[in-house]
Amino acid sequence: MALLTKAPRGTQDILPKDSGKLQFVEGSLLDTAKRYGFQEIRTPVFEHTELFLRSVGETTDVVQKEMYTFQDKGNRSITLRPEGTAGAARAVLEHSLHNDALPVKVSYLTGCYRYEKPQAGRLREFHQFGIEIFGAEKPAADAEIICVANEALTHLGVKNLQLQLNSIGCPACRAEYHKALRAYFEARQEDLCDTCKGRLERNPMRILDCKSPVCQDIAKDAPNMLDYLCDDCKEHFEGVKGFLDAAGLSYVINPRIVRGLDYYTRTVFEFVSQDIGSQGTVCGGGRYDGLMEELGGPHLPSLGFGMGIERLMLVLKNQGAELPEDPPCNVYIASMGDAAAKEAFRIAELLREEGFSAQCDLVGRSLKAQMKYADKIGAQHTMVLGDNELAAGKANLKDMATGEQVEVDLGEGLIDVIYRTQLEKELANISQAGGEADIAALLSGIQNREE
RNA sequence: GUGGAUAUAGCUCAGUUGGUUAGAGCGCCAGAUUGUGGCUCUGGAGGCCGUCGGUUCGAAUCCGAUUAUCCACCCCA
Repeated sequence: MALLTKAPRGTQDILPKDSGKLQFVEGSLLDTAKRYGFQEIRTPVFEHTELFLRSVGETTDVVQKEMYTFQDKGNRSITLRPEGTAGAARAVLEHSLHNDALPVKVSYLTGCYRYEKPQAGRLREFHQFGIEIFGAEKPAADAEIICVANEALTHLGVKNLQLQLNSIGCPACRAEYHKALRAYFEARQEDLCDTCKGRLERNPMRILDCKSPVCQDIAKDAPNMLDYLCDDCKEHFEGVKGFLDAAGLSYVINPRIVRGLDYYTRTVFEFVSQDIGSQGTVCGGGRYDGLMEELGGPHLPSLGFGMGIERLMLVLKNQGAELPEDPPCNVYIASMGDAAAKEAFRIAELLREEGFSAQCDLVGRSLKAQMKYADKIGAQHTMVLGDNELAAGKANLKDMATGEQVEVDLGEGLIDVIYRTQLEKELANISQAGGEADIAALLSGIQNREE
């Protein structure tokens, strides 16, 4: 294994055997967002560094120690995006999308980059699915964001997720809270762990989140943010809960969730899994009412979430979720001899034009080896072409699962026979899975095809 | 950035107190009357034993460093 080099630390290759599942998941996520009225936005992988300094916050860990920042040849400071919200917000402002009908609802699916030490569910290049609503102040928007995340996850069959909800208030009431919190912890400063001693000055709310048993014990009786919310924030939070109740979503109020990105205000939430190790947050998000102004835009209360694709795939895998496999080869056409090889090539092309996946021999294998290969790639049907078939103009179409063969004409009618057998197979599969809606979809697809 | 574990074939792993050409299963390729896959049998390809250095007559094995992976802290998705 004297390879020149390997994939950089904290990155992953998606291999062909897995890409089908990933495509299915990604398609499902974007489709769910679409049903809620979100349209995809694509923004650059890299941005001017100041965008993230301003939005994510200069004192956050993400900015201070995790960004991929470099000078480009024009001496600009460039950063690979560590998260999705900032770029989307910048693009909305730059193109004045907020001058159209509000709210602006966008979705995205992109790679994000953070220089972290990799572990289970944490990579240096990872992918986020996210949605944002720009220009919506009411609690219904918070609830809708949470519902999109919930629906996206349940639609994929993810189980055992807990929705944790909190409000971290507006800058005004949070300042009050910080004061109270600092006073509480300062009285017990001696007993705190070393990292928390540092947090006391920078961000005392983080102490609430500390895993150290001593700090947890001290934090148990610390003041609660929810008791310090101003009247507006309190009313807003009650409103959000009211909408979630109306939608029948269950949630746990967790006053300890404190997001590590500075732009959050009021509602924050996480969907947490117990099934993927210590990095259990599959989806996290909240409201950021001050961000658009911070970026030089108008006052535009907004909110959104990010969902880690790799973590999501990990949950699905660990829960043994069944995702649709890659569509296998519909027909493999084996051949013997040069003339038959050309005929197989011709028929394969014909089938592909008709929308089937078809393959034929490319490496000059024996018939037996071609059959073996067809089996291995999961071909549903095979045809064997030799001198006899060419002479007769007919060949057998073999069903690889049952071994049954039907004679087909190599000229007229070939496509029809293959189409019919293929259709029967799909119908059988679907009725086994009990998907009646899918049968309806398939039947309507047939009608379109026939027209 | 801190800590723990690990590193032998494409994959999962053996490898004795240091001793000659480094093994298995699976996978891959080919064959078992020159026209048909799955089962079985036979053969074959494929390893600088993560990398570099040290100890030794001799290192996959012992020591050191380094890199990578996994797990946890931190942080986050």
